[in-house]
Amino acid sequence: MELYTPDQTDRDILTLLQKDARLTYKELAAMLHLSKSPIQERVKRLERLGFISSVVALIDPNKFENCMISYLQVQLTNHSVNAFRLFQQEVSKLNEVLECYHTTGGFDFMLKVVARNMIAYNDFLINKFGRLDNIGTLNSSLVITQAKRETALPV
Amino acid sequence: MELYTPDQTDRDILTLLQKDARLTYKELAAMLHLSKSPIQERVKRLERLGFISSVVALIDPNKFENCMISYLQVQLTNHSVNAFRLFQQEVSKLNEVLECYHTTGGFDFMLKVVARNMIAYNDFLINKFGRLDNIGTLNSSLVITQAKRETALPV
DNA sequence: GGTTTTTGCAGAATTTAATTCTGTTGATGG
DNA sequence: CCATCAACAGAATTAAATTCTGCAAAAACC
Repeated sequence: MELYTPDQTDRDILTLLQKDARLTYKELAAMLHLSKSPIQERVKRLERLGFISSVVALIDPNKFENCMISYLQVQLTNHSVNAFRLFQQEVSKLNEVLECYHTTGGFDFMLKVVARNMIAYNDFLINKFGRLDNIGTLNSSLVITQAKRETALPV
Repeated sequence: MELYTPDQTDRDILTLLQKDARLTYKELAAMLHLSKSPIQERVKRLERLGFISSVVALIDPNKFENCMISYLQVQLTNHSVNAFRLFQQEVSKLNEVLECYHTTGGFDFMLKVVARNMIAYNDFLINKFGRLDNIGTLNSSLVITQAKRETALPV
């Protein structure tokens, strides 16, 4: 179904739009030495084919008090295929979980979790996450500061 | 300097724009039962004051082969203030590093790293990251699959 | 090899959204 | 009680997105 391979121009567009999605076609065209038409066609194609999954506003968490981030590493007790799938399903329903990765290493999953404060985080761990089946070892790494925030993938 | 506290309408706007930054003022206005003017004024203010830090296109990494993600936990050997600052400075210059968090827990930092493949990742670890001063213990968690990807903070 | 089709590009015309401007209301403060 | 400011609404203007037409080069076909 998916047989389109972005060329260099497409990848240049993606690189620019990852930094600033409010660049106009005119601006993109000027930067890439093309006219508006091919730029728009390429952007629309990249959207239609799912290379661009969405356009979002990034919020600065530091502007809001009551916002803490934690990376939570999780080891399951049962490692069957079904157990893995069920865990991912259930954890995806939790609003506090921003990201969920199945990883190699000492733990099975790495979760990015957001909470208002430590009390809310504790409540999440005990009363929401803790109620899931199949949870073994946990390891929380609370974010103190963030030195870099880069959404752009090198495409 | 920063004495503005977003009200509920502002936070509603942020919630919506975090999901889809291409909503027009007209659409936002309809959703929030206002006219275009106050919506635009609020959005512009949220941008000006830094609550909205940027608007970006999100790319689906799965559409590209040759893209692996790793979470790299780092323990420093020297924990002085200057050593911390220097590490964050230097690591922020590395293109492979998407995010860098100073965290609590067994390690000092958690880095999100992107590479084309295992060879490139190894090259990054040995020849780029490994050349930094003050590196103690390392622990790589390679991302196998991603179950959830949520950019929106609950504001 | 010549013809047709497709693809990428350019530019103009149209539609739509963003921006700017003007005015109103209601709350705040001297 | 009047002046000031903030939030809102709506109209006018400007700018961008979209759509349409056409051209030229590459690819596919006979």
